[in-house]
Formats: sequence, C-alpha cells, structure tokens
Amino acid sequence: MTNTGGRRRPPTIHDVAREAGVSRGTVSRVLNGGHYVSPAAQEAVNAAIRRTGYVVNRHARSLITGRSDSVGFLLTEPQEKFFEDPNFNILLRGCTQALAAHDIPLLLMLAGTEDERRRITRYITSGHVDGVLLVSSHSGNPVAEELSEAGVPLVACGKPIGLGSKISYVAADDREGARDMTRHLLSLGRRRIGTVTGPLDTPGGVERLAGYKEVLAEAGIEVDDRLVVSGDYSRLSGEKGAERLLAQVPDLDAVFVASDLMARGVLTTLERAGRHVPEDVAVGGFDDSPAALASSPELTTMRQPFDRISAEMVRVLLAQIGGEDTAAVILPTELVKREST
Amino acid sequence: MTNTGGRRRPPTIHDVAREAGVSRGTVSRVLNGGHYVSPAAQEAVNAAIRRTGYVVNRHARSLITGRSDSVGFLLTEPQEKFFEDPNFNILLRGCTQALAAHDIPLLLMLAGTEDERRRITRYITSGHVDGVLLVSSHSGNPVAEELSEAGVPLVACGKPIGLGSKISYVAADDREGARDMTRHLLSLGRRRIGTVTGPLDTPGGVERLAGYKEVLAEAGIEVDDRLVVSGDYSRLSGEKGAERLLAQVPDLDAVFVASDLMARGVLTTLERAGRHVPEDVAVGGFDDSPAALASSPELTTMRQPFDRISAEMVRVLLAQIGGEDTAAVILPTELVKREST
DNA sequence: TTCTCTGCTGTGAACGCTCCCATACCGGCG
DNA sequence: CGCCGGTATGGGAGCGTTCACAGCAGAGAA
Repeated sequence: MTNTGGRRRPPTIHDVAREAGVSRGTVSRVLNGGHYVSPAAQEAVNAAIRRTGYVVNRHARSLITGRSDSVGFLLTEPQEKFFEDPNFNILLRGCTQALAAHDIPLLLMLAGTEDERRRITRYITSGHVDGVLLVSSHSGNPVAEELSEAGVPLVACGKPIGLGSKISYVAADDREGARDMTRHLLSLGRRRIGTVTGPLDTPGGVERLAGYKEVLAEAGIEVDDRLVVSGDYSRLSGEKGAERLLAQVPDLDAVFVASDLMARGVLTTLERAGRHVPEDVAVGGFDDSPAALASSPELTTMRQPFDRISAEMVRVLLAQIGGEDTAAVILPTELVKREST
Repeated sequence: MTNTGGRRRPPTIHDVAREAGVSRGTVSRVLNGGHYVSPAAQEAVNAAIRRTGYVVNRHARSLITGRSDSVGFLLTEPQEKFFEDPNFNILLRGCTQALAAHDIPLLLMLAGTEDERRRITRYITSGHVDGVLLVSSHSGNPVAEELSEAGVPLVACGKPIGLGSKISYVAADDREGARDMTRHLLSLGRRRIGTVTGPLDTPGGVERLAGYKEVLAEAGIEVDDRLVVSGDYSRLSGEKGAERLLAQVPDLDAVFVASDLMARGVLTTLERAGRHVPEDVAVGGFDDSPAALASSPELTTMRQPFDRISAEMVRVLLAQIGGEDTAAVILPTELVKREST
C-alpha cells in the first residue's frame, strides 16, 4: 500500500491497468466477478490492485450503473419511541452488520416530521439508495405506500396494516406468540387472565390481542371485556393499564402484556398494590428485551428473534433489488420462562 | 412533479436547461448558490426544476468535485455496549438530525472486530465520506490515529486519550461535573462519600474521578483508597462496586457513581443490603440517561448535554471539512436533583 | 470612438468507471 | 481449407455533473 500520509490523488482503474500491463476493460472485468479473464491476467490485476492500494470509486461506478450500492434505514416513528424501544437498536445493529457483509453501507434516515418525510422521500425516490428498510410499527404510514408505488425496493419490519398493499415485510409471529404465552399462563392454572395490548393501529397490537382471545375462547373461558385494556408500548401505559385492570377485575391472577416495557409498568403497579408476582398475579411480557432481565422479578416473555429478523430483512431487500419477487417472512417466537410466572 | 408511477429515466440537468431555455452552466450555477445568474434566469431555472421534479445526481457531482457530501458515524465499541448505553442512541439521533439540516446523509458504521475495522478504514480513507464522527470512549483506539493521519476530517465524542494527538473532539466537562456532584453530596452533610468510577482507560473515567478527589481534598476530607472502586459503566459493575464499597466502608453515607447505569446497580445492591436511599446513603449518578428516571428512587445525576454535543460535533466536523482548523469544545454539565439525594 | 471592467451566459473538457463492440486467438468440424 | 463458437482482450463512448474558459453585452472612463 503506497500513498501513506498526505492527501495524494488516489489510484484509478487506469493506474491499475498500466501497472498490470492490461487494459481498463480487463481490470473492470476482474473487479466485477472475473468472467472472461485469463488466470494470468486475473493474477496480474490482483497483484497490481494490492500494490497500488486501489479502491473502486463508487461514485463513478454508480453514475454509470444507476445503482448506488447503498440502502436506507428509514425510521418514521416520532423520535421518542426510538429511544424507549430497545428493539429498534437491535434491529439497526443487525441490519448494519448484515449489510456490511455485502459491503453495502447503511444510510440512517429519520423522518419524524412531515417536512423531513418529504425531503427524504424525494431523496430516496431520486435513486440515491437502492432500497429501503422501513421501521415503523404504526400504520397509516404514507411513506411506505409512496415509496412502494414509486417502485423503490422496500422491506418493512412488521406487517404494514395498509389495505391490500403489496409491501414485503418480515415479522415475528405475533399471533402464535400471544397464543403460546396465553397457553403458558393457562397451564399454570390461571383463569382470570387480563391483557394490556399494544396500540390497536399496529399489527403487533392487533395480532397479539387476537392470539390471546383465541386461546381463551378455545379453553372455554369467557373473554371478558374488562380483562382487556390497551396501551401504547410505553412503560407508563403499562402502569395505567394495570391500575385499570385491578380496578375492573380485582381477582385478576395473570396478565399478558404486549411488550416488556409495558410489563415493567405492570409490575410497578402490582407491587404498589401489594400483589406478589408471580404468586398472586403471573405476568408475561413480549419481546425479550433487555428490560425483561432488568426487572425484578425477571420477566417471563416471548422472545422475538430480532437477529433473524434483521438478517431476513436484508436478505429480502437484496433479493428485491436483484429483481426477484419477494413475499412476507414470518418468524417464530420463543417462550422464555423467568421469574414472573 | 411529472414521472409518477413506473420507473422512468429521471430528469437531468440537461432537461432542466432545455425546459428553462438556458444552458447547463446556468442551471449548475443556480444549483450551487446562484452567483453570476440574472434574476430572470434564476427564476426560470427554479420553475423548470419544480416542473420537471429534478433532483441532482449526487454521484455525478461527487465524481467531479471529489466530495461525497456524506459523513460517517463510526462506532468502535464492542457491540454490546452500544445497547447498554442509551447515550449512543441520543448522540446518533442528534447527529442524524443536525446533518439532515445540511442535507447530508449519515452512514452508520460499526467496527467491532479487527476485520471490520480494516474494511471500514479502507472505505473511509478512499474518500467515500467527507468526514467521520467517531464515538468510542475507550482509548488506545488505532482507528482515530489512522484516520487522522490519513487526513480524514474527524471529530471524536469525548477526549481521545492518545498522547499529543491533534484530534478534535467535543465533550462534556467531566471534571467540573464530578466536582459539582461531589460538592452537592457534601452540601447534604455527607462525609463518607465513596465513588464507583468509570473505566480508567477512558477520559470520562479519569476526569470524573479527578473531580471527585479534588473537591474532597479541598474540603479537607481525607481521600481514602477504600472509598474508590472502579467499574466499566455496566449495571452489573455498579452492583459489584457497591458491594465492595459496603464491605470496605460500612459507614458509607453517599456514593458518586460515574454513570447512571452503574448507579442503578448501586441502588440494587444498597436495597439488598437494607440501606435506604437517600436516608442512609445518598446516590449521585452521571449522564441523566433515561435510566435515571426509570430507577426507584429516581436518580440525582449530572445532565450531559447530548443534544448540544451532537450539534457541536456536526458543526465542528463541517468546519473541518470546509478546511478550517478546529479545536476541542467542552460543554458544561448540569446538576439534576431527584429523589436519590 | 476605443478600451476596460463587470455581470452574465454558453460550451468543451474532464471526473473514473462500465458497457458494448470490434478484434484476435484457438480448437474442432464439415 | 474455410468456418464456426467460445474465450479473451483492447478501446471508444457515454453516464450527469462541475469547472475553466471564452464570449458578449452594456456602462463608464480615456
């Protein structure tokens, strides 16, 4: 590697060609898979690349190929949620790494306000990224539709609620997860099982509630309206939710909470009310976020496979960029038993 | 805005020129500040841009200017820390927003392993970003030196410990913050004040310890070695640290903890030991992270102005990219009194 | 008038790459 | 022998921009 220290003009494909005694074309072919290149030339070019410290100029390449070899990670949540929810971070990390394995940089984009959203939509649709990983649990999200209609490859995390949209997504099996957790609570002998749902304009909120109701119905237990209160995934809404549950159903013996963060709020309220967990009331969360371990007692929860979700999102997006038709991917959740049940 | 639906060739500067009845050059001048352009032409071009939905092709621009109009956000911590520490997220968000205001995308880069570090260094030094925001509290970080020597504009968050390095950085005033907190504990009448430090190979760890010691010395209190234990900013290390403190100094009446996360660990240990906070032992944290509010009792802490830090990092980096010489920026911290003292 | 200066405009080069076409070689087949 | 298909290579064209330069008009000075 030459060119130590000071800012010199970086080597171009020309320099490599000269150094290797071949033409630009041959170097380019080596760079792009090495088809129609003799082993001798192949070797000479690779040596020359090593000697010159050549790195392809992605701008020049993008200019002609029309691809940018980068993807956007778009967050359309209002900002606060980003920080309250550890899942975003895990997802972000997973996606960055999965993309790095393909040598694709990730552009982080936040579109909290309407203004930002317009700017970013414009940026994306004008070809500055090859595709978009969309993280936004809330529905009614115009960005997804816009981008999708503009033909931008797009993969969402979680099912977009938009009616009949053909947007690919990767999600955990919320309904089955909720079913498993509810069955688990039943298997402990609990019968007065309440739930604190997520926001009902999100697929996660809807599906988890559905799973809960299904299992209770199958077990022949009346699904009492007073057993169901809804939250917004925040800790505080967990506290409030539990207060309402206790008021409406004094003989409550278990709660299925649609997120760990809310579950922590539920624990707080139960403790304040003098109910022991899990003796008096069993509590099951959802996500297996760090919050689940940080609480006391540690939360029983449904583990969402975020590492696999991010890997799948990247895989599906790259396939879509490659021109394949892609479908939804649903990944199974896993019950993690801890102290709270 | 034409070009709805299907994938058409996006308009180029040529199309805009034709539409506006001027030349490429004039359009380009409008795009880049509008100097030497008559008001009439200016107006015609802007109208044409609006009509065609033109967006500049950044690849073509970068190819000739040599700038990429994007910056990297480089994280060299081992991965886990990223998630344990809420500060990173706040920083990331702040930087993304500050950059967005300049229409500069942020490329997120994780370099946890040696391999990744080489790849990313290579990527950066070959001009794919104009500058780097570096987040890595630990010292002995070769990346910073490498990039800096290669002439890449670089701003670190927190002071890099590297000897005599000329790297610009933005940091909170750790020492003064520690002094304030220690004074606060003294003002409550506490005299057996322990501390759980951060890692002593980080500037934050060192400075906060120094501030603590200074104030005790100034108050004429002997700085007992047994009062000082060190942690690694993790919650667990806070628990362990507090255990050691209690063992070594049974009559402990206050603890200054170098991070909120560790402070939560300290609270856990104190509760287990039956010590009441703040009655028996006052606890002061550092960061004012969400963890400070989530704990019970809520933590008194030193607020680090992360919003201003990220804004300053971006400002300094852009100045550096613009060719200015830049220096370090130190921002004041602020005492936030809550229940734990 | 003539010359200069200033504001504004158009145009031919690049920038570094990939694409495509022309060419050349080789072995095998009719 | 001529012709073919497959492999390998070189080089021109062009991607969409900015930059440098040349040119032109009009105002003011000589």
